[in-house]
Amino acid sequence: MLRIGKLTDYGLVVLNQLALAAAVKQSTDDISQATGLTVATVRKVMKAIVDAGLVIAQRGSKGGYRIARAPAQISVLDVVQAFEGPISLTECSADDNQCEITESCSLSSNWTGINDLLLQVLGNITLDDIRNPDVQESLHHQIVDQLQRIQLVNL
Amino acid sequence: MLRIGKLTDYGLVVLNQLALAAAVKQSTDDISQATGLTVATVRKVMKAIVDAGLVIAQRGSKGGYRIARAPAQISVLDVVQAFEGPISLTECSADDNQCEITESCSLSSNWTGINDLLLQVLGNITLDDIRNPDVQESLHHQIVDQLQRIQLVNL
DNA sequence: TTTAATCAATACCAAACTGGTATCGATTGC
DNA sequence: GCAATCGATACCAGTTTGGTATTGATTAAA
Repeated sequence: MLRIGKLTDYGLVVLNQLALAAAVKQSTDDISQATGLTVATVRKVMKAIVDAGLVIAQRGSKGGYRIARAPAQISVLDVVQAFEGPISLTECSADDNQCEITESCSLSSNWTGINDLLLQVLGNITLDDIRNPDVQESLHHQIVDQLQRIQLVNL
Repeated sequence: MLRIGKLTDYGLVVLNQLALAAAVKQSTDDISQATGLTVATVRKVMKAIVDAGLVIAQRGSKGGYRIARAPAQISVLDVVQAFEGPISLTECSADDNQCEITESCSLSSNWTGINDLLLQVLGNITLDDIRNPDVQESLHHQIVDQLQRIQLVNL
């Protein structure tokens, strides 16, 4: 249904939690308690965002996690890609392009364009935007402004 | 991975085929041969777009399908929704909102905003835009123009 | 150096979804 | 009545997803 997975959503929740105390390290247990997610689920979430470089982990006693960059430097696209891999609305626009009906399907390039547009939108919304409720009003304007500046090559 | 199902893609291909000869009725076999899709798959595709009112079916001998509106009156959003139901990126933004961690998850409204933006984008790209390769150049401008006029309530 | 705390890697499972196909019934024109 | 055509449904295998558990590696500190 054109939806993103729950884990991606959890990822955003966790990053939000880490951003609340960017300086201190928070353990899996800390995050679990703060967010209401189970420990096991938190572990799974952490793997994705650590691998993506959005969070820095320290092992061992007194270890924990801390956010790798300022929330304004982390886009929703970063988070989505951390969990769902490279975004491609259709297989046509995926890297390993293998459409069997390509002759009759000259529409793939257009999907690619829509895909690019979506990337631009998600890439221009930062974790900071999404965290702060006060920013919601101006966020709309930000997005529209950004879109004006977009240079879509293949649309 | 935030992707649209193959059936949705097929739907666009089939609608394109129907638009090529908007006046004449085309049977399942006709469409199958023209698109390269199997008859069984075409049947499944037709059900969705007929139910959505995008295509008109006539049963019985000499029956067939014809497109219900001009291609310029059919948006990509229409097609996507015909196959994937109402679009909601997260369960938070779905109608039956039942997020278990709502207290710690104040982000839902923002997902809703992104969701709305996506709806606007897809709703403003028509089948006509996507069919005609010559329009691709101006399509980009169209979208940006449309986005400028968007009034996003909850973003 | 031992220990306890903590992250890392992997594996597992059930449920849901997806793509693809088949079957039988209902309509309609000739 | 018959042949052509759409409609509804059901089925199945493969994949994905959400959720959980297990075992191993690392580190700080006693």
